[in-house]
Amino acid sequence: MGRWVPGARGRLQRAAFELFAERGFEQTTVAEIAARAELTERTFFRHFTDKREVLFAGQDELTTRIVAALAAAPAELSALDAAVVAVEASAEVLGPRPDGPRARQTVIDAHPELRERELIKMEGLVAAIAEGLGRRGVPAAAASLAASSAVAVFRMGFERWIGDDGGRGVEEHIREALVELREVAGAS
Amino acid sequence: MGRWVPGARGRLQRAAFELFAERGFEQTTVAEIAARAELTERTFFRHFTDKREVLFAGQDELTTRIVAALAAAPAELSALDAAVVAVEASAEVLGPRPDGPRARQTVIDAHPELRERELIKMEGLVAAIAEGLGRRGVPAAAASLAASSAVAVFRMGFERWIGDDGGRGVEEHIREALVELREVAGAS
DNA sequence: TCGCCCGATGTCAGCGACTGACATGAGCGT
DNA sequence: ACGCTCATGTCAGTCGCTGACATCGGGCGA
Repeated sequence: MGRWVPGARGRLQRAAFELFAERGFEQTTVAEIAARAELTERTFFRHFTDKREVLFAGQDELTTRIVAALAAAPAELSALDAAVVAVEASAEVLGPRPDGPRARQTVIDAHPELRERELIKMEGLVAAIAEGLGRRGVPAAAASLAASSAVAVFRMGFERWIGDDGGRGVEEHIREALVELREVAGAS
Repeated sequence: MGRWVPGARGRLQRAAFELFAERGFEQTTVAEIAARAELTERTFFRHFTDKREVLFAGQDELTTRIVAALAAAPAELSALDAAVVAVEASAEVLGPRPDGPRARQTVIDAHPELRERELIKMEGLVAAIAEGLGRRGVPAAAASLAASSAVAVFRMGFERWIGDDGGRGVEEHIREALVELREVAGAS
């Protein structure tokens, strides 16, 4: 399957990541990324629809994993519990150390255009979870709200995780956030 | 204050809206919008940072209104209740009839780039509400989660409102969504 | 009343993201 | 050995967006 030098996509990702870290997202040109990867600008756009998309290549894997975990979750769990358990499975994709994710997030947070892309990916995740809950028999509205809540909880947990040097896992942070959500949404 | 023909900004908005409806967002060029408004492309970009931004001009007013309503909400309300009451104030900006908002939403939903912009506006709203809750003495984490939940509820209410011919107000739909959220997030 | 200044608009040139069309060349099967 | 396929290269062009400078009409002080 590989002609020429294989791994073009990976080289582009690595080159992009390096350059974004070195001189920032806007100051990096797609042509420069391609050059460092010893490829052409045109080839970059054959692998990534967007200049931004190169930073979100792993997102699909995250979603896939979470949806799989949701399908595997015990049937007795409530919609929200199942969704949060699923979201905890992100730990397998994110790994034990927050260093990589933190560096990536630093780049993203510095650029509104990248935050936009991140948000739409998150909404894709919400939709996927809601769909998965639907397959568990949860009504659409409840599924949607549970998915939104689970992702909000995930985001808070993730944020604390990358800001945490204590070496605790994402899952712990996520579970903590869930407790807080329940307090907030508890009886009026 | 007005030299030349006044109301440039408004003319640009109207022209953009018309053209987007006529031939779609991508098929419309900024130069064309400016031409229909009898202005220059350059002038368009002096009024709107973005080609997309022209569709979101009203968003700031919405956020302002909601934040004001939050500040005015009774102090006894829980964080979530206060946030949802605030979000119900969107009715004043949205108006009684969903026709306009529906048309606008149709354009947005058809274009991923516009959905991205919408999402980041929504996150701006979440942040503003969380900040407002902070001023009410709500701890940061709870404020953030309550704001996320309130906006999720708002979105669901809004969605049902524009899909509803029964003439019920946004507020009703929002309140219904809140009830569902409480059921979902209730005891595990 | 005259003339100066300001602020909104116009003009121009240019960069960089992205796309379509076509060319090329290395491996693979036959 | 031949030709097909498919990743990549090449080229030209469109459009979003920006900086620098010009213009011009109205308000305002002298």
